[in-house]
Amino acid sequence: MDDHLRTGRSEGTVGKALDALDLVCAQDRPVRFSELLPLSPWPKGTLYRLLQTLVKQGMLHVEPETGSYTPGLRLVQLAHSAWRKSSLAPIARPHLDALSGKVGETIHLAQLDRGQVLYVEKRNARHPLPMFSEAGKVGPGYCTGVGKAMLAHLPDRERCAALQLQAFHPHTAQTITSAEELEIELAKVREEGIAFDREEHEPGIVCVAAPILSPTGRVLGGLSVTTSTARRPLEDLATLAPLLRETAEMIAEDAADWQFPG
Amino acid sequence: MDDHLRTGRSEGTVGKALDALDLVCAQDRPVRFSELLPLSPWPKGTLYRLLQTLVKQGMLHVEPETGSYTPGLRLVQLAHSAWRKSSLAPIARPHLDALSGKVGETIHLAQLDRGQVLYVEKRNARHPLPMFSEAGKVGPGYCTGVGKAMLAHLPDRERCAALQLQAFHPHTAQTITSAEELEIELAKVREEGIAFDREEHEPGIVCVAAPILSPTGRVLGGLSVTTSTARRPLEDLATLAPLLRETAEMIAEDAADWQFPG
DNA sequence: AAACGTATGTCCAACTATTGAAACAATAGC
DNA sequence: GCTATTGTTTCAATAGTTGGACATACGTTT
Repeated sequence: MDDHLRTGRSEGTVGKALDALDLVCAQDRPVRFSELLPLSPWPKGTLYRLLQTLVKQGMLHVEPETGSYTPGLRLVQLAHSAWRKSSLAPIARPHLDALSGKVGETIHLAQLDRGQVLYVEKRNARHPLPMFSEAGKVGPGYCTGVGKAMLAHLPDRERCAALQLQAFHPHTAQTITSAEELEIELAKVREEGIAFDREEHEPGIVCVAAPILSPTGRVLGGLSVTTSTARRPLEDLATLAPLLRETAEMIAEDAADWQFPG
Repeated sequence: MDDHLRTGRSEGTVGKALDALDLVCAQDRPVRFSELLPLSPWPKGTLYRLLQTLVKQGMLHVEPETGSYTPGLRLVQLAHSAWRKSSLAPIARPHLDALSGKVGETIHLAQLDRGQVLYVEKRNARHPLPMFSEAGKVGPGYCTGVGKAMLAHLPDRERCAALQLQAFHPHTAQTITSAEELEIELAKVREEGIAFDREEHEPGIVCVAAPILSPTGRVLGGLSVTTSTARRPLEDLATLAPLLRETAEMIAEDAADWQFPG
């Protein structure tokens, strides 16, 4: 849970303002100034001004009656643009639907953000109408299927940098807890072209994951099918590997076409 | 088209950085530094540093091979949070589906952002699977149905401020082109509880719109049904008013429950 | 009703980051 | 190989930021 803390003190005013924005957005309800203050690393005056700036800029909104802060509409506007242009979600949607229909298990589409896994799209096992709002969570890279699938295919320099950012917290007995061990695992993942989460993040939860690679070999994202050992043993899940790889490739192709429509 | 220009020069570094972010996001493809420079009000060095800061912060991303800028994943992450918590879209979804089924015309859900209309959700007349990505556009407030519906119910002070921000560009012969005329129109809208767009924005396009008001009377958003005069005369569309108002009320109720789930 | 506490907003001199013209480096084009 | 274009760095002048201390608003207690 405490895996994906932000880098700490950001340099410059812009960095601070964005951290303050993160702080407000990380809360899952409107928050008052006094609630934010102890959560922030800044003195009162500074936080006050930061929030005021963000409000003036439309990135935050204050409920007039309660004085609580929520994300602003300018952010919502940027949201659409960012989601449409920088996430694989809109491209992958039809492929996820198809895959979902075939496997009937929970599916995740993720992208790598500074060593962490950002889930950009999800299909639940049951519900046929999954929504944007279900995605958006961030998870650890070192102990999830998609995380390992993506990390494995990063160029050496970037992979090294990404491994530095891992928390290596032992969530379960299976969790990989050092960069060295992880490198060995990643080599295997690279070789097989598929990654497994063998209850490394949550007990009883397993998954198969494939990387989504651009034609030039760049990591675009990751795709995974998750289930519980109670429902399906890992060996069974492993049989989905070819289908997963195939879907990942189709998404990659569509992504390549997509980049320059003009 | 040139209706919704941002305020111009924003004060402070944060303001500039956010404007730069807007600038990149406004482009509908990855953009190079040299393309952005003429679009920005800043000298080369400044823009360069702003972009670099945003990249370092994860709000922007540079394609390694082309050096083009796109929205970054940190923004995508904030996006989810903002969309889920500050837009009516997730709450309104089921109601829009229901309304869409009943009327079979294009439906818009919008919110007011500094006098402008931000479309946060949309249902097309034909396609049964409308997506998040179709929303996110910004339109003028003074000559759209949702715009007038929302403006009409703003408290005096805010309404005045909002009217100052209107461009009053005469898109068609029907467009209202002054704050005075608009105030008269808004009074009528307030009285009737419904607003019409009588080809004020685009020739041949008409719509009925209802405001979405909180229990305390605050403007939360607007809801509209749009069609073309070729398909349906305005009088016919007007018969949908009760249904629209009803849907708007249901959304408002759900929104009220939503605010504090804890 | 006055005194208190808490939450929020404001001020300003010391301090730092930001600015942008101009010089420099790296590419792409010819 | 030379020139034009695009991208990157530098540095003194400038402008914005900092945060402790002070002020105000509001609800609560004595």
